[in-house]
Amino acid sequence: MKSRGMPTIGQRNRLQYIILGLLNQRPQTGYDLAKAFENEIGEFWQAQHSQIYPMLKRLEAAGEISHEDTVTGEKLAKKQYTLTAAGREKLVAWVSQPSPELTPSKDEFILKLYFIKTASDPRIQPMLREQYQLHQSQLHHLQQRQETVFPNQAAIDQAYGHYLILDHAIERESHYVEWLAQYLEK
Amino acid sequence: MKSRGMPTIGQRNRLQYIILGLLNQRPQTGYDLAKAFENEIGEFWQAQHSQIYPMLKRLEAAGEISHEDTVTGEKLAKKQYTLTAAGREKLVAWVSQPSPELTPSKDEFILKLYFIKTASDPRIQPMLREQYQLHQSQLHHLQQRQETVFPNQAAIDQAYGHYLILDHAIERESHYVEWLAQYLEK
DNA sequence: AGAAAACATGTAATTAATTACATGTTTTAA
DNA sequence: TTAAAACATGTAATTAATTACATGTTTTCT
Repeated sequence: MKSRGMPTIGQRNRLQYIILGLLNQRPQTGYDLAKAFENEIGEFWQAQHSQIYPMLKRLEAAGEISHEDTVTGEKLAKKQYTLTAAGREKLVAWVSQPSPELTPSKDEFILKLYFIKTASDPRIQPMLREQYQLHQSQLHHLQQRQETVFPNQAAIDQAYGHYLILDHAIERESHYVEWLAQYLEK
Repeated sequence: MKSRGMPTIGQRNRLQYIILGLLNQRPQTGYDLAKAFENEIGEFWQAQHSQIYPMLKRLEAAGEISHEDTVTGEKLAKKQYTLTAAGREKLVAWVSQPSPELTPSKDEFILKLYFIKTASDPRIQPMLREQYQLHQSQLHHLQQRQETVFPNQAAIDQAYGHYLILDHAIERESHYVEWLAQYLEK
């Protein structure tokens, strides 16, 4: 007697919790969730719709979410998903659990630098310039979003988590840009 | 006429290039490579030995690396892998290519914060403290490694890429810790 | 009026990655 | 001397993630 359909223990699969968290904010469709992974939380988690729709079915089968069919216009069918009590419990349990693992991250550009052995290699400066532009424009984009989404304190108080995540993303990009600038020759 | 055994175009699979890069530094065994993913480059890429050994076979079949059998002690068999000319070419081509994609990253802790709606939620401070300790100790660890691996300028010049990667990791952790401290109540 | 972009939902196929299984040797420290 | 840790190499099974396939509606812009 071993498996019961559910993974043994030591679960990974954070996607399910993130979806529960998003649905806890308000009922949403799979499409809406996919947009969230492109926008507000895209800096810290990614998922395609092809991963989201099956997960919604799985969560519904597990009784953690439920859906209501609605129609937009003449016949465009939508499924609005909502958390059940069980889903809300599971979400709270996840958030309350410690997160003692350092998140592994991957950075192809930094690795390319790693494989360049000498400081005088002529490839270094163009590479740094390319990344500088890339991260600089990403930083601008994030800063603009912050200005439009959080123009005042009231907006911050209403979506504190969203504010934190954007602030963290901006700080991260900002320091990445500074690090690049440090090695860029004027 | 479509597939030729190789992925159509727009290849991902960076692992192969990273292995080529590591082998370009010096001939190494699969075990050595696995250690590198735990240590010097572990901050920016991860791979298990179960991913590495099959990839070594694949690269050898493609004629990009070759191996030499050696024996340690009485009978412990090792395979020292080396880059071929084709492998070195492929590595250079990869490094020289632009890296115009922002690396997607994942951070479970930041997402948990995102799902906490109000600044007064009692769970925030303990969570921040936990992460502060985690990242603080990681920062110390990296700083110590920098001191031992790069005690002087000569050491830096001999492994400039390694120095850059460690420096970047330290800066990243350092700013993460600062960001956490900013929201920590004294 | 027509075209393009955005909305909306799914499945299939493939690839990447992790975890578990499996085995044996050599070195180091108690 | 003996046990543990580190060295060394592989495969199998599972899960996660991406890319491609597949279809249709509504809204917005020209």
